[in-house]
Amino acid sequence: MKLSTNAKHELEEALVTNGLRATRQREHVYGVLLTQRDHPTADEVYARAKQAMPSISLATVYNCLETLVECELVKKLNYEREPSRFCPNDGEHAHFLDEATGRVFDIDLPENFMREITNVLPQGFEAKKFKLSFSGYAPKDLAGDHCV
Amino acid sequence: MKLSTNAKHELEEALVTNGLRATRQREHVYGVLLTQRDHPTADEVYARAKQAMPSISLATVYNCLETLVECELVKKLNYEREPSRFCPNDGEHAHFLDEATGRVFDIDLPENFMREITNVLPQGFEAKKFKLSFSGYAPKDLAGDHCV
DNA sequence: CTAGGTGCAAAAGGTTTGCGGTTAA
DNA sequence: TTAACCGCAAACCTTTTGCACCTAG
Repeated sequence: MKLSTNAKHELEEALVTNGLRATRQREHVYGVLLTQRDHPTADEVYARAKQAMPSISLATVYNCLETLVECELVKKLNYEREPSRFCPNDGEHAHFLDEATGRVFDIDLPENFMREITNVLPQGFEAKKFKLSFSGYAPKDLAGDHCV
Repeated sequence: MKLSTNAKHELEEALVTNGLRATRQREHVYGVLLTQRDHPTADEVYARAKQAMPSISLATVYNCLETLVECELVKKLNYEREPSRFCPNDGEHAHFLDEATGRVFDIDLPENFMREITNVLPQGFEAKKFKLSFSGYAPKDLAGDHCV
């Protein structure tokens, strides 16, 4: 869960930029997300965070996650109304939900994908964000670490 | 809220196909969705449904909506964890959330869009469905009935 | 007749919040 | 020093469920 010096600086900078403080809990929660990139739910983050910081509370985990999302260091994924899942923000990508296992995979998108995809919008619509997700069946023999 | 004979037959057929019964409530809820295509939440559907059928309950509205979704006559939209919204299923389309007004617009997609978009998937991923949504600013002078 | 549907109220489940005590700057 | 943050428990809000009654086939 230990943050690399790089990641730590990135976090501190992002927090300061947003007028927020660097705290042990925020750093630790961010570390949890960077360590195992399998789109954990808040509950799962809580369970992992408690291992090295037993006193952290679920509410604090929720608060930290929300803070990280606001700083755009973390993305919050929603599939239907299932519990939200969180992943470090590595730029633009789509998601693929494997209906067989429930795992979520990141799908890299080509350069300029946003510019191209917004071509489907009628004139006058100004998109700031888009979300693209798929569901179906993923290859069965995919290694766990593809589940980024 | 009165269903056209066409829509009524479509509904009955879809229900029978799924081994379900045609009931006044299901018919009425479907009528509500067809009458005003502005992506209402379950609560809003409930409020509209009660006007002509005061005895209907919120639980029944939820049940009917779920049934209609199962029959693929209706689509359920989720934006973040806000209340789900419902619209008649007019085939493949994306959605655009206007951040200024909260309204949701349907975006028509070109022929074969699904085939093209699934090209971004690595080999071995078999997509059954996709979801595409945008958020940003819609044209301000858009008529209400574009809010399909 | 009877399996399935409805209505009510209560529960579930993820997330947020109020508050008293703590901590980073 | 003090505004921001944490931990706890209770509240919130959408959605689901158990159960008794009803109704379509």
